[in-house]
Amino acid sequence: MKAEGKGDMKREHEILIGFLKQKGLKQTDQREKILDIFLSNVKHVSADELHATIRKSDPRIGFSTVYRTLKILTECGLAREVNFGDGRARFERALDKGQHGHLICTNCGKTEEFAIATIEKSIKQISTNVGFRPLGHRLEVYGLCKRCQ
Amino acid sequence: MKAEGKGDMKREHEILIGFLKQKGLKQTDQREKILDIFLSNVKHVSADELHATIRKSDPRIGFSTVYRTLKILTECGLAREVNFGDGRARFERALDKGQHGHLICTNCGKTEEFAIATIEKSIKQISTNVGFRPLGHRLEVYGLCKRCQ
DNA sequence: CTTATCATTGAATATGAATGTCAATTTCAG
DNA sequence: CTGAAATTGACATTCATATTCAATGATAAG
Repeated sequence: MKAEGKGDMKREHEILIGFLKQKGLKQTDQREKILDIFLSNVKHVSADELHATIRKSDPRIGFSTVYRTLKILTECGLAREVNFGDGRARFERALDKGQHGHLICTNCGKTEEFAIATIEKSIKQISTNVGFRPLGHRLEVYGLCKRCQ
Repeated sequence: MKAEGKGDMKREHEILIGFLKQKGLKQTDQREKILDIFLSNVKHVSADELHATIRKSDPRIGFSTVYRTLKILTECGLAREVNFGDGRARFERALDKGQHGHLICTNCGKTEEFAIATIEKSIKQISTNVGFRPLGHRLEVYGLCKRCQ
């Protein structure tokens, strides 16, 4: 389970700490640990799944804390919420990850990411045309992956 | 509350009836009535909201029936499920409506639609490149509408 | 260091949408 | 008509999400 960019994880921690300070919130071991494990996870995790993983290294961390911390991470731009139509929120790393869409196989559930530089441009243009200021977007494509066709 | 395309609503009914027959399901007054009211509704409705509206003209129709019928309408291509991040599924008319994205104001909740012909083209191309067969997609842009900026 | 203050934690509980159950009813083919 | 099979609607269940609260922990001021 190799973590991508693990050598640079300090930066994420600084962002979290800065955010907490700025908001008058407190820096706790739990929050740091949750961020660590979230970052070392490659897949899109739900709060539940992340909690299960964290339990293995520290069984004393409760679900609520994981749940609440994921919200904080989303607020400070370290995580991004995505939705694959399976009825639960999933979170993916947001920092240093270009905007992208998801290809979701409705048969086997496999997901794949794809870059959307051009699409993003269109979105900006269209939005500006109608006076809307876009702050984020979600593009999910449902269909059949190569194997399931 | 003017319904768009009300004069042509027979076509939708034929589609529903055809679908039911083909699947060995039965044609009922409730299903027809739910389709009628769904079509005459301009906004994106949740199952709950649609049920509330229907109750006014026929209080004997239950929530379960509305809920299940919305699923049927989605299956036969008359409705499309959309998600505005408010934690409940919403449904919009699908027939005779080109694919489009949604601009969702995160402040006031107002939603606006926009055409995505170009974006759709990109999606098809990208998908084909990786061997994925796209069957549908959802594009939601979050931001601030003109008034909320 | 000590203390006072206020946020955090985690277990339990509440909420609310989505879905399942089932007896009574309705549809529809024969 | 009649019987088999689907539908209905009230209710119950499930499940993710959100909240509550007493105990604990973090932080700033003295």
